[in-house]
Amino acid sequence: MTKPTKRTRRPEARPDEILDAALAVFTETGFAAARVEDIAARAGLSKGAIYLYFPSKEAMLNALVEQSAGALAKAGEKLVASGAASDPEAAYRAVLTMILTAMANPDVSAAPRLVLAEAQRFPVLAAYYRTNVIDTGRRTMRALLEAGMAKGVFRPVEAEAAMRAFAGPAIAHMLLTTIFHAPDDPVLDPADMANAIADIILNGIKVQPGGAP
Amino acid sequence: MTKPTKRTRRPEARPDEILDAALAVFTETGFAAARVEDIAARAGLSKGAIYLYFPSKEAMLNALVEQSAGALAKAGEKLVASGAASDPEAAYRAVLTMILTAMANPDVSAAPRLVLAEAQRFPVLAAYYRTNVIDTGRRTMRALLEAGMAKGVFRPVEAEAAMRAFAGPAIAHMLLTTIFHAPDDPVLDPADMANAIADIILNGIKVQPGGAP
DNA sequence: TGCAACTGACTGACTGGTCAGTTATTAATA
DNA sequence: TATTAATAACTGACCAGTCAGTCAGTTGCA
Repeated sequence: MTKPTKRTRRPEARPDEILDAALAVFTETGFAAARVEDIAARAGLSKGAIYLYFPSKEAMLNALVEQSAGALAKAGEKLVASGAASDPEAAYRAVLTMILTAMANPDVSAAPRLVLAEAQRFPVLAAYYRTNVIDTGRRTMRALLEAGMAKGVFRPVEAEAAMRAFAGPAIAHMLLTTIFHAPDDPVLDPADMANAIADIILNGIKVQPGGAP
Repeated sequence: MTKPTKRTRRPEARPDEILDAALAVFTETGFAAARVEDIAARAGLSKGAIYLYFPSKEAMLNALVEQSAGALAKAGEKLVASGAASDPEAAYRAVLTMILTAMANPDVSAAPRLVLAEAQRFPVLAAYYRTNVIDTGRRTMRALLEAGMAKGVFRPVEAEAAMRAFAGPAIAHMLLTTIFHAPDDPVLDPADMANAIADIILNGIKVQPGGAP
């Protein structure tokens, strides 16, 4: 029954609240232009209190990226495990649908977008994301491809190109629906989009000699 | 024989020199953290001189984006015109090869990367890029698709999904080779990569019932 | 041709404001 | 009462933008 008065103590919850606020401010203004005081205000604290939990502004950025990378890596690993081998085609559709649906939520896409924006300026951060997220994604896709080829449902295609063909459309969709989205253009259903993209990636755009599958 | 002494006057060349320097500094450090003094130093000028050519730091960013968007839009329009109708498949391969080859040059990819990083903070800039670059790209691809379908070489696919499938892999490649590139992983030939990606997008990953084309 | 008067590109010191991080102090809890 | 969470005022560094002054190069006059 801790009615949250202004000064209720709950230091356990603070770091996460601060990180939530930091993510919001960082994605809105970018890291360099973000003011610690704004992060504090959004977390319902004073600026000084922030420094009880994080030694610096940059430490918040690091914590944020580690958190996001950890979550994404875990989600990726889970997807590899869950029956990719039994039906690779369905697995690809499922992965794509999950990614597009998740990215349709700005709160979920915020951290990856932040990394995208700040990677140039913080190479350590880019490297961290690379080893923990991108390489995991690469392994996931390679596993998916090899399972499909082993079952004889996938053609033998070049792995690096396949990776770009798999992940690229999802990135393009994310960019189009978040940072380059015009207020008046229609919001597309992520599941529909995922299926339409999967149709193209799996079946190609050219008319096949054998006719429609 | 104008040996460029320190004070040789050539005000016509200045704005472009300043923009070159600004692009370099902006992409290295991001707009907010970029120091006008650093831009000036790189352009071989003092800080004050910058303000003879641009009213503010932000004006340099705007000029830079307009320049880049103009160049990309022009390149896009040219590609639409040049025989996409006669052989849509070859046209797609050519466009993809051109984009990947161009983006392999960090000087060319710098401006788009800058826009990607700063779009959130400067919505006006994002909107400008959208109407001038993205919408041009969208038209190009739609023309390509329709030409292919009219000739009976392309299947009727959903246009928005096709756009993401066309452009996405190129974006993914750009991100992987520039901001997420590890120093020790191999540099791939952009033309090879473009062909491998085009193979997947055009023919798909699934084994087709009719056998190999 | 020589030189004085002039121009305007350029400099660098300065100002005003912002903001990351610190610290002295206060409020709440055990 | 002791301890700890939190505040708010403060400090020092940093930097965008300004401006009075400098000087390379040009023009016009003798």
